Amino acid sequence: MAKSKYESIYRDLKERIEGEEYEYQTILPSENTLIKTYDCSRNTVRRALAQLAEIGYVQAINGVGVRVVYQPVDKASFVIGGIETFKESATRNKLKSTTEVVLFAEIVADARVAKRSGFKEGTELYYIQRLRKLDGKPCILDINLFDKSIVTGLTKEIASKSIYEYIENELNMEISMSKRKMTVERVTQVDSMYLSLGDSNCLAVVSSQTFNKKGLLFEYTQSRHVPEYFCFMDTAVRHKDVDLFKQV
Amino acid sequence: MAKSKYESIYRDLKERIEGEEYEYQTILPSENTLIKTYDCSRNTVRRALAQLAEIGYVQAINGVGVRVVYQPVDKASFVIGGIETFKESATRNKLKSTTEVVLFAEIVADARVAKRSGFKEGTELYYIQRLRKLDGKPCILDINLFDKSIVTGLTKEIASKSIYEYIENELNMEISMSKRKMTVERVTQVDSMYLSLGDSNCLAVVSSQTFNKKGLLFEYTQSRHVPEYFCFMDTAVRHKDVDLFKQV
DNA sequence: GCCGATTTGTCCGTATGTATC
DNA sequence: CGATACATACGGACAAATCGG
Repeated sequence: MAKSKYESIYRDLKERIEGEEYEYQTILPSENTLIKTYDCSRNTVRRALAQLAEIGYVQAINGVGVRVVYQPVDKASFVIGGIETFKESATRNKLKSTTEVVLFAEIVADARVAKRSGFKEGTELYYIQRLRKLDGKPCILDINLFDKSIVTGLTKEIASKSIYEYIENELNMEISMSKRKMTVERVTQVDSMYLSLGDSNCLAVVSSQTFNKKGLLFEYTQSRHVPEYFCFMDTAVRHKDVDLFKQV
Repeated sequence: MAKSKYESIYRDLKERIEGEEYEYQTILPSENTLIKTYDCSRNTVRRALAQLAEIGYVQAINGVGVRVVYQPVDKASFVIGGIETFKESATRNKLKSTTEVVLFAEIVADARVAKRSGFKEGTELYYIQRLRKLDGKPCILDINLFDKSIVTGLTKEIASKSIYEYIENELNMEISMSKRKMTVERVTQVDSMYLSLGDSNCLAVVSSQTFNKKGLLFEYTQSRHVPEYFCFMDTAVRHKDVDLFKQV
């Protein structure tokens, strides 16, 4: 499963931390110990540890050791990860999820679309709107744009199942990076037509651009979430961007 | 300024990318070239490149090179970075920002607070509520909890200026990691008392835990944002968590 | 289709610096 | 002061992917 050594060490440590074999606030075995345990070089261990630090599981303290800062969900009501995808939250809440394609079209990017999505003007695109339901309740309205020349042969049929499965398994394209923007916006007429909003007049909007392994933009998506089903987690580390912590 | 070699290389490349000396979708000079340019080892260059990849500036392609994926703000209306802090958005929009302390108290964490914040039950805390205004318009309600035994000697006076400046410059404590959770919640009575919400009945809520360099939790904060002034940016990379991309 | 050059990916060993106790 | 632990940096080796001839 694990392609690389550092990845298997990463996975092993991650599991042990999640299983609380290494508990919150305790110090992991030293790098030198881990080197012997996994029979590898210092760099390899450090790389695994660096990745654990990135996802907010551990924190290295100079001259002391590597401290576990992962907290199990129930204890502090904090979960680690990115956006909870539709499927994830569905399985976590043991709900049945369905997808309904409400619009499937082909368009050409004009200036307005280009500016918004990042595609070049004139690019041929698939334009798809999908409604995501949990236990029959419409929770997310997804608006997708796919580059027709990269994501070829898309159909309404595929869109109703899983576009990403199609991209990865059928087209054999690897996904590598995604830029996201989160805002809170007022509901539009289209929103209230499809989503069960109760009396909330706002929703959480996630706009994202996704790049493939060749660094080419192939997707722009706007997901409009009903507030009560939206939750986003993140861990920020100092070096990423110093200004992050410069709250007044 | 830059403590380490890889950091200065990182900063240099970052500036050049931002200045579009290296343009969107072009390939950076190869690692071997950069090694000669910066007179350093391959690992050092690679480390700088890895950090640029983390913030969504570049993307390495095996057998090809390192492609620039940074897009200047005006071109695609995407900004890179973390949460725009109060001060940042203020300066960016050329608005005058002020902070008003509406509550300053000392409490002891009971079971409810402990579960919510991650502090141990019985921990002595500062409990602060602050209102952030832009050009006189109240935009954010901040609710802070600080561990009294770590962040010592806090006063209302300090809270009205900058608590982080106090922590870093006076207490000489270094901040290193922060876990955040974003949700959209219905406005409460307290919210509508302080914030100018218009007719929106929801707001963006960012809950965060912050750890110092010793891996100790010293702050829990809930920031309640008026929708129109809230925007969060993020870039996700494949290895971080595979499930991120498994959208159905 | 193959080969070789280029480029990134993984891994190792070692040396030196810095912080903690 | 010395032992321990993480941080930075160097140099080398081989693998995997890509591209052009």
